[in-house]
Amino acid sequence: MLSASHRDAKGSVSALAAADPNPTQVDESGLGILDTLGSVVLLTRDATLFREGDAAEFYYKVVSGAVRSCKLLADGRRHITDFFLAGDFIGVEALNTHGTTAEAVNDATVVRYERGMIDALVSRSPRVGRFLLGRVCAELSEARSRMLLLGRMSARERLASFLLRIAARSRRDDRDSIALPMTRSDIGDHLGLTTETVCRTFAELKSAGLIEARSPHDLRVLKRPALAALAQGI
Amino acid sequence: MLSASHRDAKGSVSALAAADPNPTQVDESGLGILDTLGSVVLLTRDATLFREGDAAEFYYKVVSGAVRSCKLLADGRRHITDFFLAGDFIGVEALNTHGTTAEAVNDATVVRYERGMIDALVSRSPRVGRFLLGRVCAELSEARSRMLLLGRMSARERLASFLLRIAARSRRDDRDSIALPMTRSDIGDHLGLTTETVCRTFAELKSAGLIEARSPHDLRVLKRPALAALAQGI
DNA sequence: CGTCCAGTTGATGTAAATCAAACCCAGTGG
DNA sequence: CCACTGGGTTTGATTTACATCAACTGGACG
Repeated sequence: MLSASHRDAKGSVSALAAADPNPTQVDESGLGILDTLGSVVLLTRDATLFREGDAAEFYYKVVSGAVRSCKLLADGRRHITDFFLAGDFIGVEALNTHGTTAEAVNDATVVRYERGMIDALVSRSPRVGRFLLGRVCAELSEARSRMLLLGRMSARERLASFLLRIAARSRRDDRDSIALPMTRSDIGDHLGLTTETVCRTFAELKSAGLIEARSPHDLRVLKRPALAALAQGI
Repeated sequence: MLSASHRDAKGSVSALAAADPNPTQVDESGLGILDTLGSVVLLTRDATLFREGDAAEFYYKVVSGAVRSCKLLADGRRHITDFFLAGDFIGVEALNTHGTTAEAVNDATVVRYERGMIDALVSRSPRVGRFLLGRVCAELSEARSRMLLLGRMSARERLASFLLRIAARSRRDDRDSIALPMTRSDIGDHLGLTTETVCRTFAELKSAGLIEARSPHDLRVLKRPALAALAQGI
């Protein structure tokens, strides 16, 4: 079912867990135990992790690379509900089946955990349950902000929001440099725009001096306050 | 803080709970106890139940009437994240503060429950926790479908989706009759459209014979399959 | 009987979509 | 080493769905 290689490798999972960018959060939640329970999955670009409607058997956490989750319409129209970067959990919100399809944006590594084990943990520890509930609530809050964005914001505002969000999440030494692993079309499908509009809007932001681009996938924020104002629709 | 009257009235809450349209669901979840813990709040049209950023002190359940939850941009642009009808829970997803503002669409009655009590319940009973988690997950799934709608669907498709969703939720004897308590502007702010576009699109659906209207707030589905096809973007 | 507000319909404007054509690399292979 | 691909990106011309601006309707209510 998985269009990617995976192997059970407790040792290497622990190694990966040690490289987790924010281990404190995990420990706080009492999820440290997880590190001994996961198995590693290697994904190549565009590989499918799971499909909308699949039984939800696993939770996943991104170790490296990026994953997108999307929904499709019959005629191919696509919406990318979210991007997941290193450290993010995927599939926490699934009840019995997944409501979205998850695919690798680029070559990526994820760890997967048996849902059964997690659910057993939840039954015994309300603390773990609260952690999961917290995650889902945070995602819901995000989703609602994105609904406002999709329903009421201009292309410029959408792109500004997106850039700041990605910048905030992908921890880099330089706060103002932004790595964009996804394509223009992915960004468009996330923001409700076309590839062309995304390009043109990037061009506008550049010529307005708000950002600069070393390459299409490596940007820098030049005027953060102005960008933040745009992102809030001011 | 509440711009509405409320009173502690255990007796009348039980009465209201008895009138709950789907009592089985409540009992299943072990939340029957709630009926003895809530207090009734009477809301007049447009009254505010809570504001975005307010500390989340209560959960609410709609008994009669309708409530909308919305997010605002600095310049007044508004998005209505959802409508809540009789039987729906409000505020379950809040962590510490509310992420949206909740207002009455029309004169409405809601019951409110102290969050502290519910949270205590959750700590003792994983079952109640799972019920809440399930609610939030369902809302997240809804939110994602709406993101697809807002990002990728035409006005006609959005309205068709909306009508079918409302029809499915507001239980009426007649499956095909739809009560719309909210204004055209509310609908527009929910679907990312203007009042005028909502009107025009209703007119299109009418002249295509998919729906008919006794009054602006009382519609009937005439061709459900066609409407459903539209709603799925076919 | 006027006032008000939600709803509707019409005329016009515009942001973004669509259609189309380069362009720019990173591979690949002669 | 250079030509050749092919996928992603960018820029240009045109179209369009929806927004905006504006006027009119019709029921509710004092």
